[in-house]
Amino acid sequence: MPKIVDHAARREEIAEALWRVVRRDGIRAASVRTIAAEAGWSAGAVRYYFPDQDGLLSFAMDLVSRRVTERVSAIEPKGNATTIALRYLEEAMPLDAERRAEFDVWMAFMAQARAESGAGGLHEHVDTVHNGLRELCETLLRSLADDGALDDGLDLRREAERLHALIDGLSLHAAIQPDRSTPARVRQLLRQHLETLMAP
Amino acid sequence: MPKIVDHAARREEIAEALWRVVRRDGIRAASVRTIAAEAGWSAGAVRYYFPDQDGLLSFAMDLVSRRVTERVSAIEPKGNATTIALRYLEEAMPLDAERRAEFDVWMAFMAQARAESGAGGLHEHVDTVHNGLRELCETLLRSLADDGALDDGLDLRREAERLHALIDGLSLHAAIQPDRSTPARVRQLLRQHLETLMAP
DNA sequence: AACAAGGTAACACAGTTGTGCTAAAAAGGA
DNA sequence: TCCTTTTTAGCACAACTGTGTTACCTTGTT
Repeated sequence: MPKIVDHAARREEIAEALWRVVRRDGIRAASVRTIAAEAGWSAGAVRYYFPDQDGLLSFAMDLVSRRVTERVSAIEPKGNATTIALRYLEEAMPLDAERRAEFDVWMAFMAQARAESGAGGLHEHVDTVHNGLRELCETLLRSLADDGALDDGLDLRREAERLHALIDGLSLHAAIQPDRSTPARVRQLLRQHLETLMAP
Repeated sequence: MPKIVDHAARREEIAEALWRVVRRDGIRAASVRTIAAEAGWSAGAVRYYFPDQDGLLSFAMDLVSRRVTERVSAIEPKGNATTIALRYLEEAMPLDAERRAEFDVWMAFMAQARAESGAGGLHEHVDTVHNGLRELCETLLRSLADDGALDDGLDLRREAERLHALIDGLSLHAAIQPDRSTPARVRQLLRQHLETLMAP
């Protein structure tokens, strides 16, 4: 009977407006009215889809990680293990404008989540994503090891943690100084790090 | 003639109140009045030392990096090059409560700085600190190389970037998951990374 | 054509925001 | 003692905040 609107799509549209506001003016500017204006609707309309602001915030944060997960999941594991590993890891890093935007927003949420310690779900969400990336690193290294591509005697768990830290660090650098840490440079550093772990 | 108050110390005191607010409730809660209450003064008093909020924000951000720099500068380069390098790098990472607090605040500022691109001085400040840490990595590696401790044929510039990314990544992990990325664990990973670069 | 439910916009309200302004307090030199 | 300068507190104002409520529009089924 009602006017048919894709509820989920609308929510994502609003969340993306939030992203733009956060990216342009910082999370401090992310008020209901600002976001509504950015999305091109009234504040009332936004509040229909998100009864309160916290819900909007956490939905928008969730959307960031969902987008990344979708992209990573869409990767087809073809080619040799090294190529596959590089493709996966690169996909998780902000190497183009779209992903850089997502990363900026993610950073803002992460900083906010540090504050809401104890209560908020934001903090748990950061944890989940963080663990997910570490597990991806572990999985990739393990499959490299299974292929015999890795040097023997490597402590896989340790190398996964090191790789994970490197990925996060490179991502930060790519976001902060995209002119210096260009996609090509970052890719090169990542590849060379993996070569470091290879069997001679 | 006037009441004598250490102007600089007062400003730092207020900035530290800002830190506590940012850490407890996020940067969104960092209003003049909130900070004044946290510091135990009236809003008017705070505004005497910081005419506007932006000035307070950037001073507080600057104070974070100044504190880190002070600590790093206070390190006495005694012992062998490896020990020295580890001491320096560890000092830049959030391995105790005080530094973890600083890092949380720094993260919030960094996220905010991403937004104020173009105009704000915050962004340049992030750049400066970022470059400073990279140069520290370069310097430390070079002195290791001069000692003959490093493997020959290493691209020092590349290794400095890799080390820098690792430091930043490990710092993030230490802040996000202090239970998993304990100081001991982080130190161990850092040491093992350096050993990777050592001459056989 | 009428209806009922989903969707939209607008207003109200109390609280908070940044900042400008003013008056009082504090404190050491004259 | 008074006086000058720094320091502090408080008020005022317009703008903005999150959220509650209400009335209206839109739409597909009956």
